[in-house]
Amino acid sequence: MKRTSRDIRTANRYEVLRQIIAASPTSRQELAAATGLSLATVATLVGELLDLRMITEVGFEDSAGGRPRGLVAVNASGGALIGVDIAETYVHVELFDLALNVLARAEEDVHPGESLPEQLVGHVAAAVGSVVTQAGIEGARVLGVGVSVPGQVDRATGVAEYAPNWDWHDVPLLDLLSEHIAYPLYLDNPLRAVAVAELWFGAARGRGDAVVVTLGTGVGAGLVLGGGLHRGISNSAGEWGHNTIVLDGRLCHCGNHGCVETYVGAPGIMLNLRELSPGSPLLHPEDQTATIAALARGMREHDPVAVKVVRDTARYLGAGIADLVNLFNPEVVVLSSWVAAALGEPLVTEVREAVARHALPRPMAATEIVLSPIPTDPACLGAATFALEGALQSVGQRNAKRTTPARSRTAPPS
Amino acid sequence: MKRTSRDIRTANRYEVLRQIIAASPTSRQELAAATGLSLATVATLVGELLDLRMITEVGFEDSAGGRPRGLVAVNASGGALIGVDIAETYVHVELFDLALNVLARAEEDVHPGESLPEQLVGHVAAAVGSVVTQAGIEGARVLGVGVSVPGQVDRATGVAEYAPNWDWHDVPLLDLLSEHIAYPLYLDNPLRAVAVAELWFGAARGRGDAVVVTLGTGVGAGLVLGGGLHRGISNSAGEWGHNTIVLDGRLCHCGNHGCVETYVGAPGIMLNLRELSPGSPLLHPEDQTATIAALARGMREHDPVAVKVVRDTARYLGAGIADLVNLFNPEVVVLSSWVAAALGEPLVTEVREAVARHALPRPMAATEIVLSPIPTDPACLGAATFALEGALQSVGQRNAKRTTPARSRTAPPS
DNA sequence: AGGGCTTTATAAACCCCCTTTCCTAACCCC
DNA sequence: GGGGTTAGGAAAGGGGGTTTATAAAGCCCT
Repeated sequence: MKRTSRDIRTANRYEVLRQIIAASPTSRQELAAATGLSLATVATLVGELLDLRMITEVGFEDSAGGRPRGLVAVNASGGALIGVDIAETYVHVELFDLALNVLARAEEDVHPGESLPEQLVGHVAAAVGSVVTQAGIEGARVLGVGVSVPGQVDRATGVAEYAPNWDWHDVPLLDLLSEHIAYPLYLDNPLRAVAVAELWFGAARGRGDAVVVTLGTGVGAGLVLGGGLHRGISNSAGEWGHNTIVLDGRLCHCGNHGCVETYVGAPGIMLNLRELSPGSPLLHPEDQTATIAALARGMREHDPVAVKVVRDTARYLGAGIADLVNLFNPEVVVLSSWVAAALGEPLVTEVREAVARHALPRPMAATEIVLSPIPTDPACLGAATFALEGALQSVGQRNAKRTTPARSRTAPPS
Repeated sequence: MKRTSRDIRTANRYEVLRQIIAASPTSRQELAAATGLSLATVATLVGELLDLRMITEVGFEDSAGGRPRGLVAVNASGGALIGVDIAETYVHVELFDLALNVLARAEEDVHPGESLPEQLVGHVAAAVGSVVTQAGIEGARVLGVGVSVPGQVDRATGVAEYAPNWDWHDVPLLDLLSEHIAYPLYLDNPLRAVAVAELWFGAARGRGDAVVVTLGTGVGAGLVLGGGLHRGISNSAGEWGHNTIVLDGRLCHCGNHGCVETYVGAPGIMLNLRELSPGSPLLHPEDQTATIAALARGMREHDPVAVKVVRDTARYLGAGIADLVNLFNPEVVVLSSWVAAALGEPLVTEVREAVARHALPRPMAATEIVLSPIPTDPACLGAATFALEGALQSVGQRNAKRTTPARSRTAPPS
């Protein structure tokens, strides 16, 4: 609510680091041009990041006759970030270097019936241990662990307020995890993780207003407003999956009818397929991933059933996204998460047409609809990004007195 | 996009003035407590507003044994603001003092067929002239004129990009108006005018995130995010009226089917009534205001038809608002504009129940749904508020050098 | 009535953040 | 090895906010 000049600094710090990660190596000049900040401010922020060992100087670039530009790049080995994506059937953990390359992966299956928080925590702890070992990273260099868990989450207290999958109510997840994991922990839900991933590294980067539509088993719409994630009063903004798209439509597990999720979430798409062609060989009951992959393959091979199912799905999606375009008038709508990645550009093309049919022409003309360029699990990446944000947040805090002497890179006192 | 520390100042200036208008007279102490700013900052801002003659010192308040608190109040006669609400069938103009009391009103009927910009401009100019004369205000004291016109608007250039009522395309409305009106002009659309009115003087005041649902002939949802109005990339955010609420539902004049507006806008409500009871005496064909008033009266008298129509309307509205609650997780949803005012608290009660049925329980629990407390035409008030914001905006600009000597209220140089 | 206490208001000093300006370092070319 | 040119850093300056000190204005009590 209350904005202070320090928030500006934090936002600028984020922006500079984002830019460096995106275009590494780069020069201070380029950063200033890209961020709109003055050279001096960029130099200060770059200095901070150098002190933190998050970036390093990596040589020089010729300039047309003058002093060469110093280049900085992400110091990939300057730290590691861990992203944890807890879902209904699996726990997916990835360890990233600071350039956000994946150094190690681990996946644990969550069997039906394993719904106790302790069981999930066990899986997470095991997988986190595994990636750290695999990567051969000293623990001290892990800057933090971001955890994405479905449902409503209080990120300040680290409590999973409500997770429908396992009927959790107010589970102090972060406290439980901290008994097994010594690194700083950050909690949020996949919806906002994906949105943050797109904001930092994906199609929403550098855009003022964006809507990140997550298409996975669940469905959501992360709201990027003014270059930051909109969280709402109780950190549950973006819960688009349970908006009504068809009055008195399909029954949703939330108890309502006609939710977006029941038509364009992975189970909803399977239902679209089953309704169209009940015995289709594309359908792999009980296996969302296989079915979506089969649809994607079918679409490439111009299988009429697959094409029709995707088109129908895109129609529902288009109607829903048109509402978002009217409401927010965003610069870009990003389709992200695994279903969007699997169905790819053909889906986006259909969606564009469907949105254009429903949305008002003027706002529509100002909005791009694009596929996420993120190649890996965006929820993991986003969770790791929470950890990165966390590590950057505490930079400016009251250490000016201490950094000033420590920053004497010029000459040690000897 | 780019935020600077001056934006903080502007926001604080707004906040302090809002607070003074809301609780006039008040003391610097109260203002500091209410805004969360320090006494010193409040004193500076109050000083600025005193210099602008927007507020005055109005005596003292006893304190328990110490120096009495100086009281400041809006200097109602320190200036006048004019709000213009252009609608399909009328032009409504109100002149406000700085306490936002209405000093004069004028209304011009717009006859069907009068669709040329010049004709509308004529009406506006006449009405503005009329209110200035009625109020007996010297022209110099008019701080500005806010104009609300339906459709898409470019507020920077003052162009009405698209107005469906009259089939306007890129009409340079502000240029046309400035030939007749010498005061500073501000243009936007009714949706955002109503939202700003609620933000400054209504139920959204002091709330971080709010959704202002405008229920009139048209329908919209102004988005107040982080204490400011969200405009989107092309200033058309909040166009909720043409979101699809019933797939393949009623035909809307926008060409789509099942738009929110066709069910909960005034014509939509009339249609709800006609479908339920085609020959109802409540129905005044061709007269929206009379029909809505009749429904309100019928509801008070427990007329079963009226009750049923309002309940049906509330159901549609509730389903739509539930989507907004899920998406934004706002602190408050405000029902505003004339239809909401006419149907009043009974409508809100029904809406609350309907929203609760559709929205997710957690976000819903954090959100209040309330009726606007604004007694007059909120579009006029909001338009005038644009003028007020405009007058405040230019304060900080480069006049520090000049105000400092001018601020020597202590002793004139003589 | 005058000293002491309390409370308010203003002034001064300080911190933070960003920008502008100036200067030096580093490189190219002649 | 000097210009010319460009990069980077240090210092100054302007805007904003807060904290601390001081002056002002009242009450209360002796």
